[in-house]
Amino acid sequence: MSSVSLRDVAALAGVSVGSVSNVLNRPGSVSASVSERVQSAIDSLGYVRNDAARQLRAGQSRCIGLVVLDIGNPFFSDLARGAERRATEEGLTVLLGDTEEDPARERVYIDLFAEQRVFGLLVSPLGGAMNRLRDLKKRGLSTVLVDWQTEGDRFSSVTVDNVAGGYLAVNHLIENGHRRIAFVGGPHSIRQVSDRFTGARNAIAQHPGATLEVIDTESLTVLQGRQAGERISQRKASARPDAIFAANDLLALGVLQAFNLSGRVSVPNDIALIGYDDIDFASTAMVSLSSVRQPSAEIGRTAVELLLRQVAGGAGFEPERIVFQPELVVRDSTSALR
Amino acid sequence: MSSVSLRDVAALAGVSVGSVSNVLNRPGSVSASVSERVQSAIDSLGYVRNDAARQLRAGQSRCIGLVVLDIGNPFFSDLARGAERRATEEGLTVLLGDTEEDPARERVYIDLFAEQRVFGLLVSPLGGAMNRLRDLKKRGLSTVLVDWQTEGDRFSSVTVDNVAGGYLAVNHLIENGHRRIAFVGGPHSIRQVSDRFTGARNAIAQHPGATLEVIDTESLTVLQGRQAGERISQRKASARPDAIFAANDLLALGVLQAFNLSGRVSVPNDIALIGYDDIDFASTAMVSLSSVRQPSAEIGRTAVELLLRQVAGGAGFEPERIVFQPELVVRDSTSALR
DNA sequence: TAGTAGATTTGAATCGTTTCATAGGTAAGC
DNA sequence: GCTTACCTATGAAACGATTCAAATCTACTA
Repeated sequence: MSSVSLRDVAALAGVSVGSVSNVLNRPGSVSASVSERVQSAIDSLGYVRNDAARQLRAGQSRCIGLVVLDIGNPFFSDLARGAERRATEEGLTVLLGDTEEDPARERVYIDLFAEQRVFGLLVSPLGGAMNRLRDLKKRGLSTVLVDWQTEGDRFSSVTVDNVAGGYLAVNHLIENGHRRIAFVGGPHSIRQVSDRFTGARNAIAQHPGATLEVIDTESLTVLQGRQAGERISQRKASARPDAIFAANDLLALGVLQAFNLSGRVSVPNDIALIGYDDIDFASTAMVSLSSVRQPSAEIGRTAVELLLRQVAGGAGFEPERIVFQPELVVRDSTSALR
Repeated sequence: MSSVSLRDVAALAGVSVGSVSNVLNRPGSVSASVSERVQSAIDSLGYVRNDAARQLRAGQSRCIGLVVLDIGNPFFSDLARGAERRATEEGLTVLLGDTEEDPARERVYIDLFAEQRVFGLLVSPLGGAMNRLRDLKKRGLSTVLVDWQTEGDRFSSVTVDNVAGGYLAVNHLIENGHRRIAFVGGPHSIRQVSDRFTGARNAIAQHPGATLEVIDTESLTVLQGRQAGERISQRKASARPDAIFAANDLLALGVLQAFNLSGRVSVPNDIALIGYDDIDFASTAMVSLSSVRQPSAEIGRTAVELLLRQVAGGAGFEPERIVFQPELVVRDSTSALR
């Protein structure tokens, strides 16, 4: 589009390209008459700055790349919101890439943002991307990990203690008298899933009578939850768990829906149910859903904050690792048996 | 980041920059030995292509800009999903911009994508952006409007007939015996809202006894719905509507939640409730929510499709306007009074 | 051995903006 | 009238990848 360049504007206004650039970038240093003529030339030609050229010269863009696992999950859209707000305060713009938990798509977005020389990268990675991220970081791509922590590396990160969250959830179930507990979630290659599972196991380990069954899902969606729920409700009653910890609220809502449709399982009387993330829709569910709350918008905001510090700090920056604590939210789906 | 350029790679590999570029862009026309040396130079230097330079030369990027009103609304995240899938098939990448219904943010994203010379723009606009979009379109920015239709312009668009949808919803309420109907939604400057409202009025007009009250909201969110619901539940029973049409499901879920918390209003016995969009969470709600379904992913996919045709068609392309028909989904929240 | 077609490789020109050293202009001061 | 200072405007040199006409190399034929 728009083959109108600075040169054309300059020609029409009868000034040099340098002056046009000045009008655009440092209006203070330009006489009123030039500024006026240039402005009207811009308007009449419909000039639109070419960001590629600008960036090529500048070496860096004013965009932040944000790569998330699933933008359909309110946890991530809230997180994105928080990041956008903070970025906007700094005159930066957030560009969103949704990977749908697909390593190939993740790679595409990470490479794209790297090639675009974004201001910085916020990424909620799948495990496979870490090597690439390390490489890019070494080459100078400022990166903040979201919901992923590493030991050996010098990445800044913002996480919620998923192990603690998993513990909170299952401990709550146990305290309510449940013993045959099922963990619904997957794939375990997703860090959030495996950490929450670890937390669940920790809680189980403290209570000799309690057992933990694993019911795998292919992804963290309502649909997968529904399918898991169907499988469970088709079992004979004695073979069902008496409580379920779902790796996130989408799964939990799907499970709940399947139970409801089947008519065979009542929550919380037959099976108690707790999710994770405390998305808005948890409280509006048919049986309001207990969950583990994460400060999603705050996480996004903080990630941008760390990114800003990292960029400002230049070579000598020290990575920061912020860990938020999750919070148990008890609602009807795990209320004491009536 | 990464001050490693093609030139550096070429130097290390002992070939010309042209050859390095060839290795990257037309591997067929390059000897094995060169290819090999270049590859290992790239690896050892950690070369990352500079997209700005590449684009400056190419004149256009392989990204599609998608600007949506609210990425937290599952309607839009599903739509984005559909768009991404289709784009991926063409080797294009979708970059998402979330405006939060804010005209200033919308302007920022539109201008940013224009300056980036994206492959094309998909935008679900607020009314104020249309002039800008017309300008940019004239300069050659391929644009497809999503959920927004215009008369005089030559924009391609993908919409759902919101007037028909509003009619469906309110007609359904009337057929179920309701007469004092309230429309919860706003701001009316959002086209979807005003169209759905128009449809609602059309239905009312056909039934002499029926009335339509307007309850305004500031935006289309669960929170705003909750507040509207609180206002309604605080009225004395005789002053309440007997049915509510909410401009989207988020509002409807908020209203439902407020009613439930107040304990004073039961859905559907005291007040029937219908939403719009049929998001996943409509069917998982405490009272499963009747709604008007839109084929959101299909809309996104089609929008990319039209964009591709538009770009392929070049100057002589004829704009296409695809209009999907909405579909009534009846659930418990509007079931016949018991 | 010279000649030729075909396959590779080269390097300079190009994209559009920003920057910055330099040139040009104007006004005040002596 | 001449100098000095200051303010604006200029235009050429980057930035880094791609392209393409021209140069070089290879292998084969006569």
